[in-house]
Amino acid sequence: MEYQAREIEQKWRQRWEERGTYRVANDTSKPKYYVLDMFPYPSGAGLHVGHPLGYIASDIFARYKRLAGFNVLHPMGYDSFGLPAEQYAIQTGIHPAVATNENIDRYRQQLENLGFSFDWSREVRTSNPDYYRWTQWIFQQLFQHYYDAAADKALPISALIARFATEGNARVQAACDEDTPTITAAEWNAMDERDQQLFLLKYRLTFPEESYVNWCPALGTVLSNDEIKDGVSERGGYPVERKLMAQWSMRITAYADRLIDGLDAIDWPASLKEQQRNWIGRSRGASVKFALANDSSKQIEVFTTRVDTIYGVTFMVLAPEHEWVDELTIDSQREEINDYRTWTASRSEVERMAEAKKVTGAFTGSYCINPFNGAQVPIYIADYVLAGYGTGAVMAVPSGDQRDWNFATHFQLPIIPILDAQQGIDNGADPTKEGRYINSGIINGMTYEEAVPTLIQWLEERGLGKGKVQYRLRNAVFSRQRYWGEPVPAYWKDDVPYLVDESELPVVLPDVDKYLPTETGEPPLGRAENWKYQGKYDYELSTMPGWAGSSWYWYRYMDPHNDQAFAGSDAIAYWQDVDLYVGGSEHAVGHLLYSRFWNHFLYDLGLVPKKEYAKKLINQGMIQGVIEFIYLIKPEEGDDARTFVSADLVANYPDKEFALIPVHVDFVKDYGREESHLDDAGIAQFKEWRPDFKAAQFITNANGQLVTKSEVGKMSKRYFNVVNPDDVVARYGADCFRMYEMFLGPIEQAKPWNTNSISGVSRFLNSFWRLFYRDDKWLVSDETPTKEEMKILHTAIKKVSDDVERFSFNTCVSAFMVASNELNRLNCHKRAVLEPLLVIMAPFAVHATEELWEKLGHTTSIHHAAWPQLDEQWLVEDSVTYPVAINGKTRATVDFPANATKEELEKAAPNIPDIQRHLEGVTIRKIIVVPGRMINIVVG
RNA sequence: GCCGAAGUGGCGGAAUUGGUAGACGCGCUGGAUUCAAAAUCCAGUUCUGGCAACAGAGUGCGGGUUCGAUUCCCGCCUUCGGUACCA
Repeated sequence: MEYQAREIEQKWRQRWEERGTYRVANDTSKPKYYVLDMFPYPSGAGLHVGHPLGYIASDIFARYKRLAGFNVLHPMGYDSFGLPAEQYAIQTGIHPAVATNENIDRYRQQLENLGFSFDWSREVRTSNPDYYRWTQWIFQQLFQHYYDAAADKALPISALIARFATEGNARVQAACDEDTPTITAAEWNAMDERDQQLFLLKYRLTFPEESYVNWCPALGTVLSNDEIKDGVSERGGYPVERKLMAQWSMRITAYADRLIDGLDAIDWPASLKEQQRNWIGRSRGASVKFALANDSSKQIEVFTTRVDTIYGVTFMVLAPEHEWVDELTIDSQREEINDYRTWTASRSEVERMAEAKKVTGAFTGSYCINPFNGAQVPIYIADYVLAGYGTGAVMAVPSGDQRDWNFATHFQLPIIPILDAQQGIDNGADPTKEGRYINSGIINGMTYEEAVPTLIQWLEERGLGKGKVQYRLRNAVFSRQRYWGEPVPAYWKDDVPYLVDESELPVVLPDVDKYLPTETGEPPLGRAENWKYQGKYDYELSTMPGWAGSSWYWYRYMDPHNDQAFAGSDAIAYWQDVDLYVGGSEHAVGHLLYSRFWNHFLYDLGLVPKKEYAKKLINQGMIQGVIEFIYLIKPEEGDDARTFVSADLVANYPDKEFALIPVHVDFVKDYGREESHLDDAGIAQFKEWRPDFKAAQFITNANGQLVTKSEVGKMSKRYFNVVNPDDVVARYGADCFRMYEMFLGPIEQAKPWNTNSISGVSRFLNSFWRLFYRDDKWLVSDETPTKEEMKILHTAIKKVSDDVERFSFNTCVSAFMVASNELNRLNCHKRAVLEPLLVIMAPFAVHATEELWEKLGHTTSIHHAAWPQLDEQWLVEDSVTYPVAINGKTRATVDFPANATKEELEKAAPNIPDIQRHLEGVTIRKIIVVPGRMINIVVG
């Protein structure tokens, strides 16, 4: 009997479901292990072959851990709120929940097709009210807490109120708005309810505020910074503008230090940690106040990371948007300054970035005073200084900063060297910290390490500055003017927000007649006529962003049906945290940062046991597609003729311009390779597919081929290169698909999809099957295996155990192939060898191994078996083949008894005939023996 | 520019602690089976020279450490990913 993938796989998937094979209990004597996949957004396009890569890897690991004796939680769910379903709803009028559920059904079917061991009884959907009830609940906890910097944790807002009432806020060290005034207890107590509430908003961890946001008119909503790529929306590529709006905001900046420091404790990819560090952008430095020359009561504050270079300051630069520019500009400079500001305001983000190298700016005509040496410092404006970072003003040190140097050179400003180790100041800035200071007043002769504290102390004593830590991270805007998201569980009274009572959660998303803003510009929820407490509450109308539901979902899997808490404390105490998290690196500064923030917060509340929720994280690489283009001669105006030219002939048409037309990869012979082309049949298919090119001419090469241009890129509908896993499974079976995706290479690596060598994996599975069956005959015997056969088995056990632990799944597949080939060569069909081999292969070939396991007479699933013990004795050789080298160059290989001592080997090696002839006339210096490895004879 | 990762046959890739470079698979070549094909099986396959035994070269480039380097160190080059006038 040949291996019948389709029937066997279907049979087992059905049985697993009937028998609840992959159900996981919350309490067991076994140690726990939690393997989590980033849950998908169920898009309308379904899965392509790239999506399951991470799921396959995590499934293999989860199954391995299960076999190794762990109680493994390996769940799956859906991040089911999101923009595409809403856009679709706007176009079609179909409720997003309906479209989303259809997409989920399709995803579920596609996932089932691949034989994953998910415990579907624990499935979660973020758009389910039973789920988002708890997203809303966490939001409310954030509202009711503030971040206490002294305690270094979130504390209840009630504690803050108590302090305000007794001592005011002067001694309160807490994360709060920058403009928070200092108040006394008397002032606090004198405030009315409304003013007190407004004041508390400056401290709450989530709060509404008027702020500049990224408004996307085409999408009708605000976007967070990580939802914008290259100045346009990540989804749809629409333009984005800055707009002042009242928005809910999350005080993630309160956790900036903990989010950076927490990275040290977790095993995540270095590049991903680095991205988060850069995104948070912690800079240690100092703020310094420069008094205005003509009004010493006014001071411009700057932030610098190099306060040690302060004696090299020769000018000051403000952002063009800086609020003091008007005031500082003297009459004779006003026209120039205004022209410059008009010009910078008119430039788009894209233009500004493209011309970043160009030096531009204007002089205000005013001066300020360097507090250290009293020098007059001219004040300029320039757009290389950003209004949104620091104070929007910088002290410029041309000898130490290249941008300042460029500016100084352009405007002929002085450049003062400040370190004796600085070199070539005439040709560019030298930002070194080496050497000792010169031209530097109180720090002359000091080193960097001595100078910085000296300067900061000097500043602090005079109230002219202080040591300061500056972050790039901004508070996260949390409102979206959309329909398909979690309603914010708050209402408004006298322009003050209050929480909907906890007992009334969830605030269920109401039905609306249209998914568009109202005529008055309110979000779609403004259309709702059936709010539960309409009339009683003036509901908040915005919804939460996509990242809200995904910021805590791993806890819900632990206890998915709990209606008393987001997860029961027993369940959380048992499962603790995620041991292995698998997903794409594109979430580095979005989901993976926000979820860490929420987790730190939940930790502060004592609700979860670990500061960091995911011990280890692996980024699976993207599987890319091959994009195939053909060359079309760009037609002249009014010319209806269309001509395609084979790619290798394009050079013959130097006077023509070409357009690249993507073609369906199915039409292309040898697609993805150098010789990819359309043959006659392919051209015919293309014509049928694109009737608008039915009458086109095709200029083929001498072989009658229309050569195509291949590129590696995204797998996407618009390039007609999407490969559906269902098609691959239908042809080769799920086991083959799973193993092939692993066999392609390391999971972290991006690689283009090709089916070039899937036949090899398929062949292997068939030959493996033939160890058990041949020509309908069951071959397995109870004979005692030979030593050689046991060695093959235990070599595989060792290799696969080691490799699975280090997530090297491609080499595991190779190890199976080696074992299978060798056993076939030896005609070994012995149960004692095949049974353990079956178990170590079970995480990979999940269906075939289960079938054979049953055929071997087992009544329980192979996926509940025990990982075989490695017995090293079988790996010990009678003899070892040593490479014998002379000066590192191998001259012979010789077998020695495995128990030969180092001395024996040293003595024997020079007397080997093949070695002897190389030793004539030279003297042996020494002989190096690494037992079990090699022998090297060093000659002089 | 800065940060991170990586450069190995015709291709995907292996080599875990410095110890026979190229496992495994694809492709290719030859053979068996077949009327023929598919499928399957066997042998070969880094490059150069040689019928061969064998010799030499070889892990992006140039140096270094070492008996021995894909692996460690120094300096370059290239590719990919991220990020950017962040003071």
